[in-house]
Amino acid sequence: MAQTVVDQLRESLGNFPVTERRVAHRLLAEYPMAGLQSATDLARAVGVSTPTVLRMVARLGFESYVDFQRRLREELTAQLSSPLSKAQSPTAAGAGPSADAPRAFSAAVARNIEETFAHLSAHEVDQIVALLGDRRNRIHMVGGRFTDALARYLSVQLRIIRPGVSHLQDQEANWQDQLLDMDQRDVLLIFDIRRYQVSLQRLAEAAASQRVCVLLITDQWLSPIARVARHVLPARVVVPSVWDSNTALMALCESLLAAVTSNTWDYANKRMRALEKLRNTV
Amino acid sequence: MAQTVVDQLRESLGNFPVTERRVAHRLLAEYPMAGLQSATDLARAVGVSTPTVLRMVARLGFESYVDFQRRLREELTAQLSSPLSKAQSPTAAGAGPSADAPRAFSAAVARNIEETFAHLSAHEVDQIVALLGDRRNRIHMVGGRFTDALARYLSVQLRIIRPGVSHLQDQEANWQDQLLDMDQRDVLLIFDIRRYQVSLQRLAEAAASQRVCVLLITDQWLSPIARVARHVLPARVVVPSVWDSNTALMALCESLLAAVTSNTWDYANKRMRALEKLRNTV
DNA sequence: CGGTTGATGTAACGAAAATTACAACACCTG
DNA sequence: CAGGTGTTGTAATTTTCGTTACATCAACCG
Repeated sequence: MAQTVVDQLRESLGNFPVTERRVAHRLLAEYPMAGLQSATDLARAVGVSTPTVLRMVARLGFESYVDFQRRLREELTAQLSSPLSKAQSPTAAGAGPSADAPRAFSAAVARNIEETFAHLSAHEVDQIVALLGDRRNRIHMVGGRFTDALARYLSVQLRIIRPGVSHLQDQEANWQDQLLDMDQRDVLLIFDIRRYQVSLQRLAEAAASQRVCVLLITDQWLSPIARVARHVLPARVVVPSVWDSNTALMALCESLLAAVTSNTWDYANKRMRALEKLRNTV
Repeated sequence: MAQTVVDQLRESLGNFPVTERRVAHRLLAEYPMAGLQSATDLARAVGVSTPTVLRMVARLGFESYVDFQRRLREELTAQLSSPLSKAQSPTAAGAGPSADAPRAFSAAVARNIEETFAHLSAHEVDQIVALLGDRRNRIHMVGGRFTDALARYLSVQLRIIRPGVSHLQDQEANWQDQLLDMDQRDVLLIFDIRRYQVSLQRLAEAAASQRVCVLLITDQWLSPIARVARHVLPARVVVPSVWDSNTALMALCESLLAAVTSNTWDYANKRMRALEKLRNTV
């Protein structure tokens, strides 16, 4: 009984069918507002049918959707002791902007990271780690205008501990060629944050229709690619700047890498040593 | 838009008839959850008729009750950026390392970021921001095996708000060619963390001897490049993993970018708009 | 004291939402 | 490849809710 709705969601996420899981993701990413809309609105927002939302709620153990909403409200009342006081944004046009700005920035980033990890579904993480660690799979990575650097970053490191890792090169035209050879043994990890790129979406859809396993790392509002992705990890990106921050995405990448590494340590270790030797001789 | 629903309620409270005022009071007392129930439930809770609730909402200036609820939810999302403050549940100790590892990782990363910024020298930051923002300088970036992704990341974004930004391409052999044309009007931003790469060091030394302004972003133990660099920013990189974490470096980059952007906003803004237009026409 | 204004509740209406039943589909298993 | 299981959307049904029209009542004013 002590369990909160968020906990229930995270726990049961693994037992959910795909579309219901999408609903759960939205719920977690936009908690709790997403759950306070009508089930129909929520369904429309995620791109599934209303009954799917209802079934997910039922699977969580609620008698009805209204029951679920009531529970959500109860939790919130308990939680929001004094929401009025802090309502004003603390952007604080304080003393020296050059002195305070970095501090506010770092606080926001650190907070983003904590929230990102707090919202993570253990199931999704485990699945992704397993897929990335399985050497029978071929791994491909790609990102958007800014996030492609992350795809590059992760691919360079992952390549050290396992074979079969590629980073789709910049030229979007070339993606098609590489997509041609993919099938259900391929894993395509996509980074996409707002403003979402249509080219990435097209790629994801084409890949999904070829039974490629599409993984998505995105922002908390979920790229449309979430609809075709097998697993999704959302991260917080808002900071006091005109730009969004991709730092939480990077932390996520590193956490995935750490998990894959420790899960496959016997092999990874050998491989790293071999690589070391190679570097010294060449 | 600036006015929140609470403000409106408090202001108009005096002009309300008795029963409607009772509704308003309940709304304020149990804000905002009271307003997220159905109007009928709210009416019943206060002991008035449903239309009274509706009339009160109309008097506040809302088109309908659903409209009112929508607004309430919007405020909520804006306000509750961290609804999970208490969500740090016992986390079901059973799950083991797969559940706890990411949490420890995120804590370490967040801490790294905070410490990194806490130790920053405002002077160094200001100087670097000024150099990066000065359009008379040409900017070049490069990084090591892993950190080159960061060089790429920052250069892509900086290029949006100013001209003359280049990222030295992967082939180390080509670095020499690009170095050839550099002089005191060039700024070379280098990323280098342990294990420090000799090729980077050679590049830095060559550049410095040509009076190029070398900037360094490195780890807390300082790359040897620090000796020839004009300005240095160190970041924390240790996390519970066999890998080091470059997340704090990224946060640093984003903070620099934010500062440069806001310092040169007049120009940057124009340029971004122009770019936007260009993207739409092409 | 009659008439007017505004507040309030009752009841009826219509729209939207939740729920249920069913059929199509994909996926796995033998 | 057939049969079964489980998932999903469509469509029909029922319920709830928001909304509106109207009647009652109280207070105020000429």
